[in-house]
Amino acid sequence: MRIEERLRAAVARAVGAEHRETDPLLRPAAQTSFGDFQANLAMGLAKRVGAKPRDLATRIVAALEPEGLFSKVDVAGPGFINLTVDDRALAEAAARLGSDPRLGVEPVPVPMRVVVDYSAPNVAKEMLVHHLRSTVIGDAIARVLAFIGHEVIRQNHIGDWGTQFGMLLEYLDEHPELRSGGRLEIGDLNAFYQEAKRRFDQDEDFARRSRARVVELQAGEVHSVASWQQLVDASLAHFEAIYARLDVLLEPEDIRAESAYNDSLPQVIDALADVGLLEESEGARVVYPEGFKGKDGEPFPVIVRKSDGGYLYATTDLAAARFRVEKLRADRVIYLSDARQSDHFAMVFQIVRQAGWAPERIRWDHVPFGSVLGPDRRPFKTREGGTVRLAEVLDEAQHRARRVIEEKNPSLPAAEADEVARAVGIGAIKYSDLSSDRVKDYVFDWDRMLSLEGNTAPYLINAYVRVRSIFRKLEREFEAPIDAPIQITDPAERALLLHLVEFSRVVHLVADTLEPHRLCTYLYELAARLHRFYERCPVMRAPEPAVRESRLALSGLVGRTLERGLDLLGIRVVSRM
RNA sequence: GCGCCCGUAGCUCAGCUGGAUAGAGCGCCGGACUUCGAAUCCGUAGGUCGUAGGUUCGAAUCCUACCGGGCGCGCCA
Repeated sequence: MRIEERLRAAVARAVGAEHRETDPLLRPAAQTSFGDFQANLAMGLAKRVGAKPRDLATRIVAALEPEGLFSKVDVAGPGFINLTVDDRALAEAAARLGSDPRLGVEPVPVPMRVVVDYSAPNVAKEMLVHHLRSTVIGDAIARVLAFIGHEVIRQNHIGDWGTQFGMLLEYLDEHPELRSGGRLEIGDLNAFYQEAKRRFDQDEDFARRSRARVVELQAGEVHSVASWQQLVDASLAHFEAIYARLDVLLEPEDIRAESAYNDSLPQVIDALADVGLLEESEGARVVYPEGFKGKDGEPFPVIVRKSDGGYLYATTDLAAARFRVEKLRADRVIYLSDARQSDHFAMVFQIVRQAGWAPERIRWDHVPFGSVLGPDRRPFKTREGGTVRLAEVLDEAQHRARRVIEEKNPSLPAAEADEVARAVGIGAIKYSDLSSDRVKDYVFDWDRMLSLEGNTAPYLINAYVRVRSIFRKLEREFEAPIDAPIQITDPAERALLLHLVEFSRVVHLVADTLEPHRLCTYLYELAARLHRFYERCPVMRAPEPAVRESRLALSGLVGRTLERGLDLLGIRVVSRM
């Protein structure tokens, strides 16, 4: 559908070519009685060109060429332009989508090189349920940006360095029995971290040795580095296993851990000194980013080097920022992390700007998200009050999905049921994380996320399965596009088509806002319209072959859109369930 | 104390960057199956959009102040 182009052309003719780039603010109509779409630009533009909104809307409509696209155009209220699309144009637009592997989603005119920093679990800690958010949301954003043509560079900024390793290495030395054959088991490491932490908190001498140990490690002392490497290796194997289960795109080569920046940390300090930003405070090297105030209204210091000479995560983030600009040649850098780190990233970005380390055109985005809460609206914990292991959550998701599937379709062979349980269970977890506004805390609820009703992965996958089922019954190839003209015989078909042609706009909207839940809402509405369509428009029992082919083509298009949409969210489909 | 985020139906959430009469799902109540998978659909009821001002043709959306909740504030990450 070239509706926007028509509107822009009309605006240019009505008020001058310089307004061609004005966003027509084209949206689906607020009510079906108004038409199919509405353009809301006249009210805003009127002010800028000194016209009355309704007059301007009328002029734009007069300049609009409706041929072959609109069956009805009118002005309503203060200056809404209501558009009704011609049935034939709509059908032809859908047919074009059907033969387009990109489903109408056009690549961006100017591709950018975008670094997406996400997941970032910590070495020597098992992945926990809250790591899910960064991983799942980041992966979806990376997929969407890549799909619309950007060059995406994924970066997994794993926490493999820092003060806590002194304590871990000390504890490891105290307990050589934790190593079997020179290897460590990650299952042990979870408790191992807790124990080490307890020692550190309770034993001052242990704490002192731990701090000294960090310095040793950072100085490259051989024994410490070897122990550290064991911790890292054991952890990486665990992360890889989780990523594989989650169908996350992250690969080992996307890992650029904190330690990768070790050698450049002194350069960060030097570079800060070079631009005159480095200052001293109580023995530490600090930077005072503009616009940040501390408790007494004083400038707020970001410590980049401790009084003992050690570096902190702000230093590492600054080094990573420089690396992404200089070596990765990023046009845009996106950080997926907890909303609680908003201040930290705001300060890091500000320092990068003040230091002049990045051209102004580079965009820096912190994409924050809220916490995972239990049903009691408190941070999600086990019944015993402990942290929730991600691996256990995934196990339970699959078990629960398996039970639902067995109940609904006992005839499914066991092996296939397992595969379906995996797709549905993992999909449900990911979808529940993606489907609401990411900045809000979200309530983790098994029954809701695995429900076959409502805005859930099972509901969407089921809609897809229904499409596949019809293709199977008719012994038609789902992958091969049905090359039949689309006929509109019912309002439900029309409603479905109008939604299908919106796919491209929604995908781009997600890329602009970095809010995957908008795609979820779209897909949910698509599935709902599909079900309404099936209710009223039988495919196999269609009145005549041409109508049947039309409906089959439409079904296939919806199926492919669901599949693609879910893929952009990192969620698998199955053909039967 | 300062700063950031969030308050929308009983519950869980949308509301497309300021548009028309605020929408879903669950739950409640009532309908539709010799099914293309009812794993679905249709309908009823349910709202001072936290409160009060302001901005304007128009505010759930922007601004200000308050109220509630969450989080963050110098050598952890």
